[in-house]
Amino acid sequence: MTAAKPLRADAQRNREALLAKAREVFDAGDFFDLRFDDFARLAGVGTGTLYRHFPTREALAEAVYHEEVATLCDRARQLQATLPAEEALATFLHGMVGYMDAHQGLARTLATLMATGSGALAEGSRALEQAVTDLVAAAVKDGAVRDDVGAGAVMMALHGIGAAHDRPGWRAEADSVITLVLDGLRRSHQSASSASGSRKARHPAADVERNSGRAR
Amino acid sequence: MTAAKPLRADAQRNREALLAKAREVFDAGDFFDLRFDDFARLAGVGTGTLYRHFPTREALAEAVYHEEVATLCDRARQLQATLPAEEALATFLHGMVGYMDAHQGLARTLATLMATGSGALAEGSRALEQAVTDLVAAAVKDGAVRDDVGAGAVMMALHGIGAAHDRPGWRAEADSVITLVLDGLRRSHQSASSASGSRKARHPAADVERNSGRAR
DNA sequence: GAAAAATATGGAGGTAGTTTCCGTTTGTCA
DNA sequence: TGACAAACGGAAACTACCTCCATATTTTTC
Repeated sequence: MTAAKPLRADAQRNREALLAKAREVFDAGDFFDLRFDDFARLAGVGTGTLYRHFPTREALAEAVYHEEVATLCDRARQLQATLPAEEALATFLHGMVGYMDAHQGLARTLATLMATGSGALAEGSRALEQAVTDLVAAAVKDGAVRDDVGAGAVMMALHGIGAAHDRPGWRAEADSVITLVLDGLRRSHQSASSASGSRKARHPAADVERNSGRAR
Repeated sequence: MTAAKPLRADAQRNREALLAKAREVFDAGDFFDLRFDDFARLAGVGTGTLYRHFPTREALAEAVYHEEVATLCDRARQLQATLPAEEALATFLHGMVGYMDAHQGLARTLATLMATGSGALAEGSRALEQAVTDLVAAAVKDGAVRDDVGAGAVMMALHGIGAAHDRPGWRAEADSVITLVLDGLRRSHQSASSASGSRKARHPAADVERNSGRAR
């Protein structure tokens, strides 16, 4: 699945140069403020070369994203092998917040890309989600965590945290979200979540009708 | 603050036409797939007219967004006046999910706009956040909800839900997130959240270092 | 109710970012 | 070392965005 074509020496070199510059800009958060052409200029290659290696902005982003995700997944596996399931999950999630905090530009860029719906990050995201799924599954198996809430919900929360990077008290709020998720996740009181059935929305008036009196 | 200038009759008409078409496209989720010029064409006005009324894409979006937010805020106030605080909060949050479910294109569009960092939706977002803040504050005052987690965390979770609109099991997962947040929010077991201090990240290795062995 | 003044219109054309295309250069293999 | 393939780079075509102003419409004035 990895690199099927030998790729010529200079091509390899140019590709690296492009990636290096991209990562730099990516991390600085300037990814979208820059003309796509200029990546070429900055990396010291021609426009054509840039386009041959990375047909679109997203393709370039994807390549950078890949490495980051790999790092995070490794960490997840490592935690899972080292700590009790529940603790591993907690540590990983808080670690994610720390990671985003340390790489805000990157978080910003990724959030934008996701929202743009490019779909280029799909593979990487899937890998990350798998890691979270494993962590949650282990915790469920331990009986430390409820079994009626999938990892998808956790992913959504993480997504929200990443997307809101520019809020004033970001770090504190982000940690709060994780706290809420973890506390909510801990199997303890089935009774408390009385009305909040998780499957069907059987809440009174769960639907808000759009009612502004506009001529159509 | 509202409309200081009388605005000529035909201008008013064109403005409405533009808004109507925009809302339509907005809701269908095609907002970004369309050349900005074409809004004019579609609404039956000239390019210049479009630009005079709405200098940017974001300005147009903002105008549409405004109404939607107003609807939601009204609903929040109404719930708060009708139900016990905790229930009002729960109902509102589940209602938000229902709303997004019923207006997916809109949710998608908004998520994209937020991520793009346009800032045009700032005012509307602030209004919505205020509504949530009020709901949470009331619940805290009732003693039904912990006081060490601000409304900002809830906003982040909502943000995540909106941003992830395109996931396969969206509705179920979205409801799960709300469930987690609500359960996590309910004041009950201070002991359970042992290691998850919400302010300072004093988690072991909360920072993940970027380590891939790449030449730089 | 007609002329003057103010306001708004629409689309042709300028501007800028993106992408393709192809003659030239560089690397690889025998 | 020669021949072939792979890759380069930047000029030029394309596309979307936005401005500008001669013309048209509405409102005000007398």
